[in-house]
Amino acid sequence: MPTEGPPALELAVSSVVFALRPHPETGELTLWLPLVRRIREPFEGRWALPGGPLDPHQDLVESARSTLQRTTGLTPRHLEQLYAFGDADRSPAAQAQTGSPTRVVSIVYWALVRQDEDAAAVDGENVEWFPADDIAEEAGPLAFDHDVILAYALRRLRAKVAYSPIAHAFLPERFPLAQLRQVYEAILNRALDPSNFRRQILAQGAVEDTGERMTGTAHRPPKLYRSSPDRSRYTLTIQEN
Amino acid sequence: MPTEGPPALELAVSSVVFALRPHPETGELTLWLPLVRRIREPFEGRWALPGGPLDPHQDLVESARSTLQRTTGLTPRHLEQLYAFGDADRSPAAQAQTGSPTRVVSIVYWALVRQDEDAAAVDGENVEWFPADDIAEEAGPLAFDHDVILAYALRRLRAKVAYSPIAHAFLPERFPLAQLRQVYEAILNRALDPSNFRRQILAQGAVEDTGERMTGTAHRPPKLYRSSPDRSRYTLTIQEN
DNA sequence: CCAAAAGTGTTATAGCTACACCCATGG
DNA sequence: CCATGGGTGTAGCTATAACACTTTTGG
Repeated sequence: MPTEGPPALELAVSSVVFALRPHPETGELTLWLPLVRRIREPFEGRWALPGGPLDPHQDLVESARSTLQRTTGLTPRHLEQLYAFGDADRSPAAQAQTGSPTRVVSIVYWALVRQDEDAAAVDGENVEWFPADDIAEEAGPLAFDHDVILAYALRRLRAKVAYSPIAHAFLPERFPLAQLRQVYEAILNRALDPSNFRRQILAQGAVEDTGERMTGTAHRPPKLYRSSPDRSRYTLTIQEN
Repeated sequence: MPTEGPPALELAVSSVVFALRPHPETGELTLWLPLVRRIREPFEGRWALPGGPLDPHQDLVESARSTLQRTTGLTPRHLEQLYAFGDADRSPAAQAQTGSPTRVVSIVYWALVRQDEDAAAVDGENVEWFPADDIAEEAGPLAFDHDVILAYALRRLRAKVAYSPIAHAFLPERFPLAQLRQVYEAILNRALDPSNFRRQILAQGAVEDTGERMTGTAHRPPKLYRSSPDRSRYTLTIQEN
């Protein structure tokens, strides 16, 4: 039975962490993210985005960073604020379960994990990674409104890739262009023409030739590029089909 | 002298409200926004964005809406979350002045006021509107980090105009294309070619012909358009000069 | 030498810029 | 009938989509 009076106001910071890994079935590169199993009410046993209450001494982004370090062992370079979710009725189950009405405002960040950083990922006790597009089947409905948050994050990522060089954030310092194309293909879930992709990226000045080549590949060794600094806004025309 | 222990955590909602009005000197249409003069410490006497503490029973957007209604008399249709500002050292002056360390996290919305809504604007006791680009000279440094927030809001507005039909939010139900162009020109601070602008907008399907014409103008009466529904993403190529 | 990926060239098309030009109205 | 803003047409240019083609490696 809920008590009257002003509900407690809590501020939490959560993160949607995207990494690129091969899909277990198709083998295609695809988006994965880590979820944390809740070990108490509300939503005990359900999967949730990694996060926690805001330490009043910490910056928002620091809070996201330390939670990620704790849960996944990762410290992603790319960490960006996504949205603040804070409707008054956001967590009705919380009220039902605890009996005390608690108003939770979550500030959500999204992180992009570089392929070379991803090697450091360790799965904690109640932490597991899932392919982003299989969450519904494999991780059931998520806790709180995290399904909505995840859908929003995916939509933003797919939109932003067209007018910002964020895709580069998935790659190490130096990389062949084919890998950058694979990142785009994984995010957009669509094949891109290799030759036209190359031309567009080079025309944007989004990357610089390092002069080096990747060794040890089958077939012709590709040139290695590095992403250009300060190129904060560009346009990629994404073909419709 | 600051006390030790966990600082209090406060959650505030503020808004950057943009309306288009003629510039007092040049007469050109330009961006204006309302500021509120602070009547107590910290930053007493300085201008600040309209806002206030979050009522735990209210949704975030409702909080923004009711503050705007109270201060400006407006209820803008377009109200969108901008960013959450919440660094731990965001309001150092607050700590110095009050002696008690208070951590304030502000969730900032931005609003776009339709020209026909703008008529309802009333200036309150400590509320005044300023041309956005003259804030620095006319309203001194703003309270808290509101200068930073305002600069961010302006940057976002100018960028977003290129890939989203938000400019329409400044106009009433039906409008001639020349007015839409003037909105773009005011936001971007740059003249656009009328004939090419028309073609681009029509090619995007961003507007529909209503079949009506505006009456009572000098010269040829322009067609009236209405903005198309569900056209959430489009591309305008903005000429460089 | 063959397969496969890296990388270049080419053609048709679409969209954009710049600007000439016609249209319709109030004065 | 003129000035002015509304609106259309068009030539030159640039970028893109589609795909043929050459290069370079490992096996």
